[in-house]
Amino acid sequence: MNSSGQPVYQSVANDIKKMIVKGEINPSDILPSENTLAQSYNTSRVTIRKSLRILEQGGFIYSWPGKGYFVSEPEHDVFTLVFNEEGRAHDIAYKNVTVIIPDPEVQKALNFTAPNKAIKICRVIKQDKQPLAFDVKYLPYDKGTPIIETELNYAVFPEIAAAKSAPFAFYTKMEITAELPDDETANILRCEKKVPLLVVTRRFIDQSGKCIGYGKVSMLPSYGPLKAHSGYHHDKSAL
Amino acid sequence: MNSSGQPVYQSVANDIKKMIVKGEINPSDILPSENTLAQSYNTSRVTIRKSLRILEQGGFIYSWPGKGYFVSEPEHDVFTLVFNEEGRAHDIAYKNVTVIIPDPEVQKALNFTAPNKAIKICRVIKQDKQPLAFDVKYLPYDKGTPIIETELNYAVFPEIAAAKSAPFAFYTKMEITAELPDDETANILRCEKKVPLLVVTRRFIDQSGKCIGYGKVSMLPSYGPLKAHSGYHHDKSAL
DNA sequence: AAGTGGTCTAGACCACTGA
DNA sequence: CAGTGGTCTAGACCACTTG
Repeated sequence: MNSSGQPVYQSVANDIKKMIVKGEINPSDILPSENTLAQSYNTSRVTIRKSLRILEQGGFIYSWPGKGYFVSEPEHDVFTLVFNEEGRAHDIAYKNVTVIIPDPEVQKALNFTAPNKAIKICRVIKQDKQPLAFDVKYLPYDKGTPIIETELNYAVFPEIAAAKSAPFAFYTKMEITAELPDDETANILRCEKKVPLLVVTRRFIDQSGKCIGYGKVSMLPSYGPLKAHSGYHHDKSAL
Repeated sequence: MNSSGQPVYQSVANDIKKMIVKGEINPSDILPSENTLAQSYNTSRVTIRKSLRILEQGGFIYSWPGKGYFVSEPEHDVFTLVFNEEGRAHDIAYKNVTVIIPDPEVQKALNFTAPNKAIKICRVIKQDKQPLAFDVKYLPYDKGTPIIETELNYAVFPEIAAAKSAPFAFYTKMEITAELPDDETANILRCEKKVPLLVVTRRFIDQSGKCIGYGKVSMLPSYGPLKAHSGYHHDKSAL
């Protein structure tokens, strides 16, 4: 710890970050060596390395063994987006849960080689009794791992999928499109067929590459936009 | 280094990660202590800490000082999305670059307190001579920092914004919506007014909180979906 | 050969949690 | 009070880059 109550490695990292954010050092500029910094800040090389590691993780610098540390080019095109159905704490009403043989598009998504049964879960997301979004999910129907309907009342997709394997054992691919509603969707969302919907399609994928879940959320304009952010949102305190 | 050619801290991290991904240890389970792990793996505490730091950064575990390390709940609702205009290397044609007083919506986005001039940059993204997307950008017009039109021919938004401040000194907020085209957009994209467009709005925001750029990309269905991914996409080799 | 970052060790002291 | 993680030090050896 130093006088300001924060660890030495943190204040060193903030120091250097400040210079980068203010533009005092710029992409492709080289930083002083670890040993030089250790002397300047009157600390050990290990502590300086910890500071530099923080800046590296943050995307501000990179190291080139044998040469030194350099300021990175900023990445302004990588965004972080948070998406889940409960995000806005709406009322969620189940439409129905059925076991069906899905249409070819869904069969393909679920990697069915032959026509097979799937669990189809339909939900309507509402606010003030107005429908906001329509949510359909499909899971392969395995007799081995039964899913009880009452479980579904509060379960969301990741949790359902997790019940079928370890919770860290899958990842999700998302696609976002703009679409017009089909008859069923227009009917459920009580909207006209010319209303543009924001559609999020998700595939839950196993470590072995198998698709263990497929879902589609169709959102009315009243649902609001999907929000994402990118880049370097620093604490003002640190600057 | 150990026999497998990878650093000790890395193979320890992989070992533990394997157990988490396979579900052998599960969320809220406690890990052995640093000292115990150091003895088990016949290495130092510093090396074990490095392994655990990797798993912590990856979202697999968290530490609770005084108690120990625990397996995290997986986050399956945080997505990473890459978006830039050049993403698919289409032809990009400039429509025009003008200095205008923008309409109120844009003025508000740019935090104009009084009507002020802005640079408006319109572009059409094409493929095989077919328009795919229409791109409008606004930048506050400062006499102090002139922007030469030829620069715009290959500049993208972040670079333009970076010219007005240090490259790391801003972040981006994005909103994704589905909209129907207005007359101008329908005309430029040569589409009917009932075609649903995927619209990405971006605000480039200064460290001081000021909006230094505002842009809107309207994409036809033929542009394809926006793609994002989430979660724990491990190297198969590590498992 | 001198300097760089990458890996690793064997200590030390601290604040905190829990029996 | 013993055990935990958090911080920090002063070394060591390695592979790599540069002159």
